[in-house]
Amino acid sequence: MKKKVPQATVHRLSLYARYLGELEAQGEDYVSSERLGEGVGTNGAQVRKDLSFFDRFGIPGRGYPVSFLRKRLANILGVGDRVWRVAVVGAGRLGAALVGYSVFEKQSFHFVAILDNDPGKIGTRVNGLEVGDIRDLRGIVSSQNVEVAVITVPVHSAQQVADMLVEAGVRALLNFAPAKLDVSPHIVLRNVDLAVELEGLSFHLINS
Amino acid sequence: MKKKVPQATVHRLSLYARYLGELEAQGEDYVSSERLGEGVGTNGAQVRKDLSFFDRFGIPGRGYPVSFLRKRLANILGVGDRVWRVAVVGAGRLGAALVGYSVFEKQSFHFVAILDNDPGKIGTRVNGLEVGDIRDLRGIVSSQNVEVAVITVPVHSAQQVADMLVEAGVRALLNFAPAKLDVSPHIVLRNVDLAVELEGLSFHLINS
DNA sequence: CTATGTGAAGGCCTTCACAGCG
DNA sequence: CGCTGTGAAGGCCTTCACATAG
Repeated sequence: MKKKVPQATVHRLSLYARYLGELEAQGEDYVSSERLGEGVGTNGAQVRKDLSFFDRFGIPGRGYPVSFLRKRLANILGVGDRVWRVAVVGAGRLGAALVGYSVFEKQSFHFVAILDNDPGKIGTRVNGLEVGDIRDLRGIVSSQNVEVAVITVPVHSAQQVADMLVEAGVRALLNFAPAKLDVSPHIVLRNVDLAVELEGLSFHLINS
Repeated sequence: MKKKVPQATVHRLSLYARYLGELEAQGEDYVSSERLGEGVGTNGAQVRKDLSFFDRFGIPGRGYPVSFLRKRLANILGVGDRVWRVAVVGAGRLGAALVGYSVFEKQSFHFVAILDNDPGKIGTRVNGLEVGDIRDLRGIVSSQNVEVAVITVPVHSAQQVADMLVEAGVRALLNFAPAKLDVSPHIVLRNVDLAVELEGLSFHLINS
């Protein structure tokens, strides 16, 4: 319960929460920092340091109460009780895949809209959601209380879409377009860049 | 041209290469480290340090020759001349989306196979590729010279699929399943975990 | 006696600052 | 004189090691 939480710690928190869910399903009551670290690819010291940013969750000599810790981490991550309302912009293959991706709905992310600018797609259904017209973005964001948006449009329109979303009041963006988006610093922006990931693989294949 | 290249540097190298491509298309001949950094969201000092791991590419007083540097970075990343043959395992929505994702083919990643275990999918076509039977994985990997695989199967079969791929001779894995895969240390493994990304957004939304 | 919580140490990556090249 | 290349400094994150709690 101290200072600034490292980005890497936040990332691991998600992994801890997921692994704790598995342990919980297996009926485990307590888990040591060492085993929890093992389960997500790190070590006990790292686990203890990560958790120490928030609270004292453990019992010396025993370990961490699995179910309790999982719930606390879910709350810290903002996926405990509340649900985030998410819009997807770009109803191409990737956008459609994400809307149907069960991992998201199991967590507390609820897709409330999918938008596109292609008249051939508008009005069709994707996983039960009707594709809306991107020109209605502003109205949809406010009427549906969208707080998070996923951008899966082509790179040349990504910045424009980001601007529209921010203007409409969306506070967090998950961007799949291979573009550097410029947004106001109080907007939470995260990029998933598949080409960069593959090039990372490629680099390590060559240099080994 | 010194010591171990940081992971973060490899990541930025991809971004530099992409931005240089844009500059090249605009007909720019030279670019300063400062501008190149600006273009990918970092600064000139970082750019110079990153590049210094490999060679002296720049001309003091002038900057970096755009086209030359782009080509050299592409080669360093392993996407310059050669083509990587990629198989996708899991022909669900996400797998299908990735096979059709133009960003990959534009880079030097060529999808040569998509596999699934669902009889209802085997034999159908996804973006021109016929879905193969996962039981033929070993044969397909060797006959098609697959070096890189993308895993888009459900979490409960991800480890098994990874084992099969490694056993068959694949050297690099891009894993989209929310699972910690155990693979031999000489296999290049990279995880894209969409739930973790969303939880990262969620955390920062709550804590700000 | 076991396993947590945490200052301190260590290591890695980024930023600084400037010598030196063109 | 401008901008690169790079040692040195700084800052952030991980690992260590042990006092402490149960």
